Amino acid sequence: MPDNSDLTSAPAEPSLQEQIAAYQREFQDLDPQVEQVVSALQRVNRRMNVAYGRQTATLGVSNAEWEVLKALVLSGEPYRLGPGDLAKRLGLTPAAMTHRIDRMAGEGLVTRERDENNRVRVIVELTHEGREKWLEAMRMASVFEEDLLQDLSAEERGLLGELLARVLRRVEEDQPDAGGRLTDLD
Amino acid sequence: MPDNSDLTSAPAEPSLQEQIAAYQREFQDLDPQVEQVVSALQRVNRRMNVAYGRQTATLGVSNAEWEVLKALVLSGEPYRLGPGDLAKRLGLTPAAMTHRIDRMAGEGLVTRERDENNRVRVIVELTHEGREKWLEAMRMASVFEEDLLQDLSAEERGLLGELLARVLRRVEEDQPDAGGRLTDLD
DNA sequence: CCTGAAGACTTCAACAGTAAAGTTCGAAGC
DNA sequence: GCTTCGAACTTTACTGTTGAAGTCTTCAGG
Repeated sequence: MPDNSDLTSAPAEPSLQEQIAAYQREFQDLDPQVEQVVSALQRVNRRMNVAYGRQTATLGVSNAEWEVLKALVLSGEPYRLGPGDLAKRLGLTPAAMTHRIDRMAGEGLVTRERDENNRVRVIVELTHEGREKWLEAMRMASVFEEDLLQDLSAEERGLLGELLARVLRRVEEDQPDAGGRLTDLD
Repeated sequence: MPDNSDLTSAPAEPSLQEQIAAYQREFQDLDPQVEQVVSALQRVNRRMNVAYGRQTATLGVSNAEWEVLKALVLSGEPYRLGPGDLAKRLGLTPAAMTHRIDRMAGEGLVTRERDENNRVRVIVELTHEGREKWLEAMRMASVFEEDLLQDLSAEERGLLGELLARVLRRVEEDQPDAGGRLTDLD
């Protein structure tokens, strides 16, 4: 008669409040206000990434590919960047960019050609199809993002954006080098 | 005479304001307030992950391993969870957990044993060394987190935490299943 | 010119993650 | 009590990323 009454019982994800309480229990020197900001930030970001992944998947574009499209579009006309730049902006190694561009060029989302003025350089350029894919993804993302903030008034949204921008300014001037790999993390 | 005056000139990372302006330029149907919240959130989160990675690396613990330690500690005494639970909490597949636990058991951070009451189950338990590593990492992380919010008053911190918690509540009840892989993304 | 140094990308080997198939044990029915 | 089903973990094959080494081009001197 298997009993396992308490060792195998509570699997579910803890709520934010439970998580903060657990931190307090296990590590006393912790400001609960700070921890609430950090934990909530991480959890919201994680949910966003999951949602983006589901949406882009319906377009036949991976999340990784969407990132490349985004960087190219945001660079503005003529939607060209080098592999090195792209790698820096996405926070991954040049080697990884080489392979990503291979795939995306094969799918017709970008083109890759050598710069004729400087044959060491390579130019990655967004195709029309790539731009269309990005626009479709953005349409879906903007709906999701609007929904995300639905419980906040316009004033609260502005306040939240301003507070986050101030935090960002702090951390960006503390360690100005954007570089640094990141693998996962919630 | 190589010229390349404008094609190879501007590589640097755009600022938050520049990024939002680029979004407006490329995609008109976008609420700049919403986009500021989303973009700032993503960028802060990314910087945090890079910072955590650097800190844990100095302890000889990878970011991925730190995540496992965190889940075990927050589960409370006796610091035991199954691979399946861990996988769910960290948002990765059971197969990945098997390998992570292999490594971490080899390093003495956790132990792995079969549950004698139900031999299908496996119990992963934090070792004393694992708990010490987590505490060291937390000491460093709490200093960083405190610094992150240094420009905000206590009142502003509370407000930020509350607004984020409300956003989190919204997204968690919208899609209640925490599951969902995530690979990278900024 | 020719050589050396530096830059930009690519290639290679090792490693971490996913998806799907495989294994083992426990529980329910006949 | 034998069989079947399902749960929990592991194994296998493959994809994607890293870090280091390699290639090719440009630039600066001798």
